[in-house]
Amino acid sequence: MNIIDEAGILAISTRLQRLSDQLRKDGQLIYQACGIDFEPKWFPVIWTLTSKPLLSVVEIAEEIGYTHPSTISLLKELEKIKLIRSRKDKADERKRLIALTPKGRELVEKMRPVWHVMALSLAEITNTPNNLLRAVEEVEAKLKERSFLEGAKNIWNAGKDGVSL
Amino acid sequence: MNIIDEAGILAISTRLQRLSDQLRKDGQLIYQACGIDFEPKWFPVIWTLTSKPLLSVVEIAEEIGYTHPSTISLLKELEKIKLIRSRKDKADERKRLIALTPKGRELVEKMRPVWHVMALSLAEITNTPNNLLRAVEEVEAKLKERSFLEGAKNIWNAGKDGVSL
DNA sequence: TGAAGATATGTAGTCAACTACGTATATTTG
DNA sequence: CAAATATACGTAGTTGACTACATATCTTCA
Repeated sequence: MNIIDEAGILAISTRLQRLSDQLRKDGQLIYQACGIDFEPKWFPVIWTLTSKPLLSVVEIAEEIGYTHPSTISLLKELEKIKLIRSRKDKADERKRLIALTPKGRELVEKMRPVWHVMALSLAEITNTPNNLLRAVEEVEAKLKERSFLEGAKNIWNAGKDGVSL
Repeated sequence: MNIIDEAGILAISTRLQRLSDQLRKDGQLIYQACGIDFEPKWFPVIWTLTSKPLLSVVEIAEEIGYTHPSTISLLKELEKIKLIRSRKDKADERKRLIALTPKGRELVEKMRPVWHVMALSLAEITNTPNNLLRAVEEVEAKLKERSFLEGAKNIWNAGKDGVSL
């Protein structure tokens, strides 16, 4: 690995974030251009509720891979604009069950063609020798086995016997 | 593209961000474990100043690909802990020239072996059929040619003649 | 059966980037 | 050469995620 590659890989976190941001912002503009009042950050919640129509807060958080406080704040926004509704679970009063409203379901149908176009455009953009979506999936899978931290510790300890981290 | 793939690619921004965050946090832990008082977000600035020792604020921002306000706040932190210093450019009084302090240069030397281990670990993690760093580079290059927004507009207009976005 | 622990939700505050805007200095041009 | 424009830097406020902590309800088991 040369010095340039080293800088590249060490700054990978930064670059992932910038790329994410760039895509999210353009997503926002696309919704706007289509006259749709929707934000990219709402997509995971709405998409999840489309296939699983009645879920608790924590269940949604797990599905979309966010923490529950983040999820709560998304749900608040979505409830405010009446795309979702919620009610107490009578079987377990700790739970709040979330579902799309009719307005929410209508908007989903309106957005489907836009999502399709977005997906096509993203597929075209990420259709390169190394596929970004696959790469992310592969790295996520590897990190599940062993974190960056653990990997670094192993390498360190292999190199410097006796000086354990 | 099936419905699962569509969700995956539409949520790519979200996933990039989470992955970025995960790596950054582990990076932080690695510095800590090595007893080094350094944060991953400072890396691009410090790395840049290592190869280009005297730069203005905006020059650094351009090098690291951040906005200048973001860069200023990084520089403030770095100046506070005396890893960098700054002085007015006498030739152009609008500019503030930034350089590493001796303490900064010392820390860089101390960090080099840690960076090397991190780079090895990251290289191992991203060594999958689709290489993440390459994928990011390829997508960045494609976006430079044509943004996500432009691509989506083209696809939309190709499909719905006359209903231009 | 009641105390301890687990689970579900909520609130407050943090963080690391951003945009929008303002001021100071330099450069260009009519 | 003065006015307009461009450039450099700075501040204020926003955003979208997070962690830490608090409360309410449920479950388990001694």
